[in-house]
Amino acid sequence: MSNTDNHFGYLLHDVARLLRREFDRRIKTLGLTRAQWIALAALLQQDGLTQTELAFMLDMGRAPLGTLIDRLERDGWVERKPDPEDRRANRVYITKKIKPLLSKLSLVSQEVYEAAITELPEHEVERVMGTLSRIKANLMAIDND
Amino acid sequence: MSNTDNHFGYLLHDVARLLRREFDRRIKTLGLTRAQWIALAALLQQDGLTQTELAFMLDMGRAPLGTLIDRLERDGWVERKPDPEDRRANRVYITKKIKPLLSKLSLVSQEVYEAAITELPEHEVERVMGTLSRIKANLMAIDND
DNA sequence: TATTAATAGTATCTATACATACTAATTTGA
DNA sequence: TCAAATTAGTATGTATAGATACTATTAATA
Repeated sequence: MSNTDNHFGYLLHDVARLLRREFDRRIKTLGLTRAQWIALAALLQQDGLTQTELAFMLDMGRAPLGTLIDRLERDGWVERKPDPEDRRANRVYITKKIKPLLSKLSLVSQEVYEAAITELPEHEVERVMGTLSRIKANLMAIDND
Repeated sequence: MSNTDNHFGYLLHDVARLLRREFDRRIKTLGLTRAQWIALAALLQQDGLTQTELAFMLDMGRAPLGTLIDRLERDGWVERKPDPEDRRANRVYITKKIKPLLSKLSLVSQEVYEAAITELPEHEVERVMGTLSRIKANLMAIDND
């Protein structure tokens, strides 16, 4: 790419990918994936969401979320229950299976995070997060056009 | 996620995903995808790489690169030619098909980049890139253990 | 109220990405 | 030199993400 400006996108993409890959590798033995964990984490905060609500929270399509939930349900991490008030809707409930893994997952993300920011001062990371938040807001604004 | 530290990973992941999605949407009509474009961009800089060399440059596995090249070849963006000195190897050559799209692709990434950094001072973006570069180096170091 | 809109979820197709195993070819090294 | 290790690429299976179309159900409205 001869265009200097794109270095930003490339770099961001690379770092996100490396973080993702490292996290995936470390939790692989736990029997769930990062995407599954992200969905479960949302349910830990608010259980019993409909699939559409969850898809919205995770900013993804209903179709890919559906298959994600298929696998989560198949492996016993969540359970679908029909919404009593709307026969079109499922509500998704987390099971107890995740309980014993919470501390491990927390540890892994802590470790990956710390490995990533090795030798970087805390305030620098915070500054980056501030900037990234603004960029995220910009991009989400486009999204709604 | 109750763990504060992970906000960094989430945020980074979100921004990368939003950038990716926006870029994908804008180039969709051009008939190629972002991943394909990234591979082509590498070949524009150095044509005639073997698949393994290209996979290394793109930091991806040989298998997924193989299928990426399958599609690129199917759609006429590249051509595989056997390496005359190593009968195991293919060398991948870019065709002329991409030529008329180069300016358009360049424009799109410029636009997405500018939309992303709207209202952010240039030096702030540069600072973020500096920090991200160091994080990338940290993560790549882990990778080689 | 009857028809039309919109919504929830799924099915289907395409494109990635990763891991593992396999074939063919090349290099090493005993 | 010949067997063992390595390398190039592919095959296969799994997981994910997006787009689009379809069914069932609910909501809106003429």
